[in-house]
Amino acid sequence: MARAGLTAARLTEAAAQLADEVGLDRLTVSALARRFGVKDASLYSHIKNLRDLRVRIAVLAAEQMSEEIALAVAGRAGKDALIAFADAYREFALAHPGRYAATQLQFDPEEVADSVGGRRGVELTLGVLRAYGLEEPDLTDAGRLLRAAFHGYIQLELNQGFAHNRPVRQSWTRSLDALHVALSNWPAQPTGSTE
Amino acid sequence: MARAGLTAARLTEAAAQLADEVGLDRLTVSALARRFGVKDASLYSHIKNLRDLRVRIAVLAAEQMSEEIALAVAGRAGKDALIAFADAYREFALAHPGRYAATQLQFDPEEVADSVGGRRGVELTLGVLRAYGLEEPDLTDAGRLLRAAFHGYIQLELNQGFAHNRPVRQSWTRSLDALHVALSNWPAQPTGSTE
DNA sequence: CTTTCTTCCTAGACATCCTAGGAAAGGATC
DNA sequence: GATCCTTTCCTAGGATGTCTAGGAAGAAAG
Repeated sequence: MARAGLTAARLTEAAAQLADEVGLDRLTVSALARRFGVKDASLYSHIKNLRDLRVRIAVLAAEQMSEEIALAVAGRAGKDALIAFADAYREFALAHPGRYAATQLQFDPEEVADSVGGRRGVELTLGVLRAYGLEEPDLTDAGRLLRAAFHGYIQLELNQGFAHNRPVRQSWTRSLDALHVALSNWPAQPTGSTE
Repeated sequence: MARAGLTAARLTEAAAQLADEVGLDRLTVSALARRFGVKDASLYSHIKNLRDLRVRIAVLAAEQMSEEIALAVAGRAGKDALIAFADAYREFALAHPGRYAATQLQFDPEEVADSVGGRRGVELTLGVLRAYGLEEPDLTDAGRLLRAAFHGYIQLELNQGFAHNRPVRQSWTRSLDALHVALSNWPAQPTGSTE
């Protein structure tokens, strides 16, 4: 009997592919085993469990995504960088919805301790924002707003959450213009606020 | 044998509760039946299937959420209304994560045709935005940005997606300030753009 | 009381995750 | 080449879940 030649890496890649095709929630160990012509129990030599498989997808996706964003942002600053970042972010998510969904899972910190992807994503965001002259804690606040807006847009777009009367692309572009305005005129700290 | 007195409405309410407690993804028909001291098969007289149950939760949640937002926004305009809207939105989502997650499912249009909650949510958003003097298509674009930003924030906050060094509440407040700036200075249409 | 309707049941098919323990492929070693 | 070892993949099976089919036991209406 010939072997399928399974490894954790190959499984993760195929699982990411499968998740992109059918959705992360419908990625099952059984389906993945089927794709390799193998019994489901066989996969458990390579992955701990379904959860572990998803985390591996997330780590892979974070790396690939931050790589593409880094390429897009390289050599740009200010609004150019913002738009390049946002477009790369959106394009990755739309092209790889399963991988993207995986990046949004809740992780235990140690699960992803050795993941460079997540860390680099944060750094890239901060890089874009520094061009607007922001400093802490505004940097954190603005970063969170950007991440939220990007993520929210993707999520709503993937879930068909937008009515179809106006192309999403156009709203996206205008929203980025608006975010640029917000970043360029970041409101001053409320003085003496203990909040 | 005494009867449990199940109805679709009671099941939906209990399911929403359960989803808030354990997460929408871990809401199962079995668990819901257990909670009523009843066999799982018994529920299928009242609900079509698990999917149907989730949609019912979504409809319920949309109604409750838009109700609370309407109360918060009533009598306010401009930045006051924006902040009231946003805070009510966030508070509902954090207090009812299962219900909130249900509102983010993908629906077939007919599934939720008779739902007032969704429609009212859109109207409330547009109401807030009109105070900024926006008109179509800016109204749509700005509405999408707001929805995305709110949703993204909630999602990231629920998933512990934010590092813990700075309280989310503070970033949220500053981000709303920034969105107010963006809405108040909504960029002019790109002239002659066919995009 | 009897009929009818609804509610809830048992039984069971099927899918999924995952564990335990065994067999067999492929190297490494003698 | 024969033997040992490691890894890969298997069969078997328990646990939990969704959902259908058909039956029995309440409640309500005649």
